[in-house]
Amino acid sequence: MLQVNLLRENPQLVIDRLKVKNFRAEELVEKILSLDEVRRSTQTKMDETLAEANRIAKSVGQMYKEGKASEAEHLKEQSAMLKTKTRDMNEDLDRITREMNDLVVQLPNLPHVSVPVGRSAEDNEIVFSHGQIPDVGEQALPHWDLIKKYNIIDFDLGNKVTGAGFPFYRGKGARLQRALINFFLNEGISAGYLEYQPPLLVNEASAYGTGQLPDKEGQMYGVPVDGFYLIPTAEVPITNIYRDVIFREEDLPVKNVAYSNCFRREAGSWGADVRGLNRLHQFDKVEIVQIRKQEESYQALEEMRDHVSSLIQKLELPFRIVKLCGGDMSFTSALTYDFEVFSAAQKRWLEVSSVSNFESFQANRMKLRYKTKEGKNFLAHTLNGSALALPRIVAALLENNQTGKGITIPKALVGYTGFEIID
RNA sequence: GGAGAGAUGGCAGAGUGGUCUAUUGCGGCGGUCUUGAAAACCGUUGACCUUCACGGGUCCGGGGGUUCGAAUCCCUCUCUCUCCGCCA
Repeated sequence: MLQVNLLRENPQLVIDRLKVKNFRAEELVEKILSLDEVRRSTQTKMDETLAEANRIAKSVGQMYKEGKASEAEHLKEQSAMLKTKTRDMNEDLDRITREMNDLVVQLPNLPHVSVPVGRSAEDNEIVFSHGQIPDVGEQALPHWDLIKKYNIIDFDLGNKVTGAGFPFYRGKGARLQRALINFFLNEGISAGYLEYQPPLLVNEASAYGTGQLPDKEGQMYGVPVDGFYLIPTAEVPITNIYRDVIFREEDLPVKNVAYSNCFRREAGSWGADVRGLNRLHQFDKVEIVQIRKQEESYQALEEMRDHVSSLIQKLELPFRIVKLCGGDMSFTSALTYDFEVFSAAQKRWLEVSSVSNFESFQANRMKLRYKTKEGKNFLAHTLNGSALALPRIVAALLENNQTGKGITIPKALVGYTGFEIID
């Protein structure tokens, strides 16, 4: 969430920047500011009343000690009156704060100044591309046929045991999964990230912390009996490690890498987008997370972008990087790069990673801060990205590397798979 | 699942109704001494809201209550630990 201070100091900036995300903030900002004013004056009045009540209580104690109990009586009455008054004030304050908060969380994060204006994915800016689109010929099969041909991923079995979108990986398919996970984790570790293995279920507070709740509840699987949610990404448990944490300046940056299963209900998805491995309810992903000082976060974003690029290059897949336009960005992001690999048989670009700087938007909600040597606290900047999500990488590897003899494994991965071809 | 104990500042750990403005130690920071460091000694030490400022207020796991006054008493929830049981 945005800081109310910013709204107070520069409401016009907020309104102008949010136009880039096609968000009309005027009315909301105005309401918030007027509630904020009421909140502050109520707070001041309540503080004064409490201070008075505290003074009286102290002198009552003094009188008892001096044996002047009778004189204390009328003071007791007075204090009791003040007490009822503050109780009402406190209720008002709670209500106003809650109302204000409900409005503040409706404001998206401000996009970075470099974010292109636009409505949809068509307006995204291609900032980098690499690799040749392979000619796999007219006989090329899409991955959902290849997995059957080589019997490496079984959707029907998943349907039987669980349901749609929960496939079984089998034989070389399972080994390829395991190899990719290890490859991504090791590359992350080499780049200075600390590996974590997080819980796959989180409590409600954590789901709020990263913004899945309250509005994206329908996208998560839940375990209502225990009040848990299955994580849609490792970002949730990993980022929540740092909820309510104040770092010492010298303990930053934090760089974490984590593999996890991800569970997404994907309610409302349909069509060619969801065919085969393109969209699953359970999938595997390696996630990188950074926590940075404010002035370093954009440099960190570029670092992460380079890291993800190097992964895809080592897998020898043709890819491009797009900078998302205002209309295509997520609610919480200030700047996002999407990575898309080309799927030769489907003849389309598949999103395999999304790397974002959230600046202080998540940190403000989570109260994640760092203390400078001078003793001042600042909100940290948080960043995360997939490095990488497996299913679409697997789809692209299968489709792009199909040959008459089988599917070849890129060199960088052979050490991990233990085989060079799926046949 | 059964029984018991507990939750206090970065950490350890006192405090059972009124100078708590939370004792003390460790750690951190600053200083004295030293060529430098260690030791010793001295000082200092959290978060949040509000105020131009002085200041005021809130916070002892969360919520509620009793009282003029609550870290302290009562209710409730959550979590942790120990022992037993079960178990990869």
